[in-house]
Amino acid sequence: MTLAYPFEDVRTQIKSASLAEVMDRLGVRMNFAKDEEIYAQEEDADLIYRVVSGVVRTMRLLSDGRRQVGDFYQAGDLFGLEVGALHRYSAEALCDCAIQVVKRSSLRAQADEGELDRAIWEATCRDLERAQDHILLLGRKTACEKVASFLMDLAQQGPNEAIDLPMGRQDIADYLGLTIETVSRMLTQLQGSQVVEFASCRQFRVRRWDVLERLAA
Amino acid sequence: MTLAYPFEDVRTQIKSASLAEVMDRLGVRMNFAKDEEIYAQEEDADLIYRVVSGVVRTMRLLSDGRRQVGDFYQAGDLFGLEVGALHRYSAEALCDCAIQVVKRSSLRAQADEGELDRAIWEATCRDLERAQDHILLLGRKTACEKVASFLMDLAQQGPNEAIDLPMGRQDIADYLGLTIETVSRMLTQLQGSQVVEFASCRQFRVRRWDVLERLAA
DNA sequence: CGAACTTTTGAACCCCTTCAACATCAGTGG
DNA sequence: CCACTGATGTTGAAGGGGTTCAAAAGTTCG
Repeated sequence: MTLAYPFEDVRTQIKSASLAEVMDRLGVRMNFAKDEEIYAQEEDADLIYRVVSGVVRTMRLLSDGRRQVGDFYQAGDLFGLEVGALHRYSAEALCDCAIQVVKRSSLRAQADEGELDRAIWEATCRDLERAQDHILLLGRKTACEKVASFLMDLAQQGPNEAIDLPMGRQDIADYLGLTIETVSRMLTQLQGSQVVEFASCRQFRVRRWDVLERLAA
Repeated sequence: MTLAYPFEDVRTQIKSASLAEVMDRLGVRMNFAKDEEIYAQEEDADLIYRVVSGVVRTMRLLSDGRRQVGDFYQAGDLFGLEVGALHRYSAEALCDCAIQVVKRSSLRAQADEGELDRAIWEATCRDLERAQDHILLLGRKTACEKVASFLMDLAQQGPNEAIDLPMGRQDIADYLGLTIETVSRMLTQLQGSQVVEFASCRQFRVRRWDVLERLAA
């Protein structure tokens, strides 16, 4: 919680630097165990969250238990920026997580107003763009295309890297609107056709980026 | 900001009414015929649009022609506020439309900055919230639940009103991630079970709001 | 009215789900 | 080290919800 910067540096960075630093200064670091709830659906939304380490999923439940995962948030991502007063999705730690949490009001009082607004705006826009892609995927893609799109999204870093899958099959299925069995079958199929290669069920490499891209539609 | 002086109130009201006025003053009113394109996917996004009359749909195409409708915009709604430089969805007139169009930059120069930002923010938030509902619908609802949800969304005004369906079956299907045949079958089924009643294929009334709500899951 | 289009209805098919069994892996304790 | 156990992932077979294809019925508009 203590800043290691010389006094002068701190002052200049408060004005110009990223929201992350202000959040570090004003907020609280909280640790969440795997599957622990960070906030609930319909809960008041007056906090802002930033992933420090780990991965977070947002999700929504239908009354009979059907689950839809909204998105996954990785280190550095802001989440929980609902517009209305209430959270429309709940958020859970996908694995053990460290989350920086800060009250929106205290941020607004202390941070550079423009900087804060811009960061929230950018995070909201990112959410919207991803939601729009997600809608196309859920509405009009086949199971194979969904899985291929999902792997591409994870592997954006490049085709030759080994990519870790932080989430299990159930989370993937609930993100793609499929069952775990279908996800598993599609992964097996993609591996069988030499498009991707799984070292374990939580790590893969893309072998044929062009084919994967075509399959993702 | 919650001062109760009459003078203060008047001023804020003028401000909050002004975006539409400024758009009217600075922008151009354009008429679009049914199915005419308002802007294209991947097109530059430096304009802001407001529906004056008619209904607009945003949509995205997959390379093989599969279509996903993002949302419908009615009179008064702002649309086309993509965050990035390019439109991620195209927009088309669902029926003959009058649209007020204005350059973002000229708006920013002449309008109250805060007012403009707030209006864009609210419209973007509305888009995001609707997108999140849409994701749950597409990912985890059955055909019947999708159609029931769609009718409820249209009929929010109240159960006893006669509701006009501005869009055809194809647009409904492409919004719900179904085929026109399935949409038609579900509508027939809902009417058969006395939940809704269609005067024509473009107008209906809700007979059993409670049942419709339950069916929408 | 008649032509083009939209919507509804019917029947066969298929993609994905469901249900079930098996495999794999991590953690635990003997 | 291995047996045990529970969680997670894979594979197989059968079933069903939605699609596809085809045709009839309804609607719009010249």
